[in-house]
Amino acid sequence: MNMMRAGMPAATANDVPNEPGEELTRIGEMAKLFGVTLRTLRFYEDKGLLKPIRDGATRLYTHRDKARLKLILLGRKVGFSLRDVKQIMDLYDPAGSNMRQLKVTLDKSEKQLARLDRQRALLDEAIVDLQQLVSVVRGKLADGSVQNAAAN
Amino acid sequence: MNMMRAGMPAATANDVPNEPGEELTRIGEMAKLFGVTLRTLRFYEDKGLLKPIRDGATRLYTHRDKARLKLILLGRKVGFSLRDVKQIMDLYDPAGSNMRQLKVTLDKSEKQLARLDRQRALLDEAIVDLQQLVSVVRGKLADGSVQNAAAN
DNA sequence: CTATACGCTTACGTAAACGTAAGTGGCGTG
DNA sequence: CACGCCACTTACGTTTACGTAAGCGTATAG
Repeated sequence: MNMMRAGMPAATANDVPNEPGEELTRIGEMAKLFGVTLRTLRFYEDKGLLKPIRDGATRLYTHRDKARLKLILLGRKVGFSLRDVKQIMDLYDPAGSNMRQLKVTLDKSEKQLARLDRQRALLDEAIVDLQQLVSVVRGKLADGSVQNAAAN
Repeated sequence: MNMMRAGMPAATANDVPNEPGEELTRIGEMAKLFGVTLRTLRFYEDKGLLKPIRDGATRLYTHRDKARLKLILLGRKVGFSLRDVKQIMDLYDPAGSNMRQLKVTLDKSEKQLARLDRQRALLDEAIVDLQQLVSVVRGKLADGSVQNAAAN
């Protein structure tokens, strides 16, 4: 049952002008492919990060959208805000060498890298502190389980 | 100028019943001592984490409040939410061995430690990815500065 | 008396990234 | 035709930890 729904991406009867060889992907497929929710994809679009074409109201994601989404997800992974990602993407120019984009990317990346390093330092500190706390608490628990209401 | 304001904690004429030897600290002092803002102290109070005594409307922090604040800040440092910190503090019983509190603390700490470990793994991954990105971008920049509009 | 400094309260604003509810529509199937 | 599934839109809700503004009282220095 229900066998003509998955796997066959947009081979149905639509008359959207489409370049040959372009595989259009619908939102459900996209979500599965990239492990995000539909909400997320619509949200990214709302934020101007994605601009899928439409078949009526239905979103159809092109190869480019997939590339963009990959970048978005990479950006998020390394801790960029969506705003940063957008700013970088907006600088993309199909013509030209994109020097500006590259420079901005490099700048943001280096700053973010510095932030991440600081974060890691803090994180390591936190871990040490917590481990210490754990051992202290374990000690107290060991005491208390035998002896009750000792020092105040 | 302005010499009777700092350093001498609450030796002014107030008739608040006070245990001998207790040093009362006002909010400004507290903020400086712990490196937090007044807003933060009031916020913590609002959340039930601190309960300074009052001289009229003025907050006076006791030794205990300082101890509690230390705990709060430690908790925050290791990534506990204020809610967690409160939950733990609320379990404190001046009498008794506080077994319950200790158990909860231990439990939360271990879970948090696990979270931090995961975070560190992700963070390290992110750092590697970013470093890679940086080098790639540097490469492209080096190209582009000589050769313009190459591959699309 | 007046200018500061310090403190108080109430309450809306902020940031990020979606979650979730509510109501609607198109398409293919039994 | 009713059903289920997929998709759409609008829009308010969530979370955390405060920031910040507005307006007002109190105490001290000059």
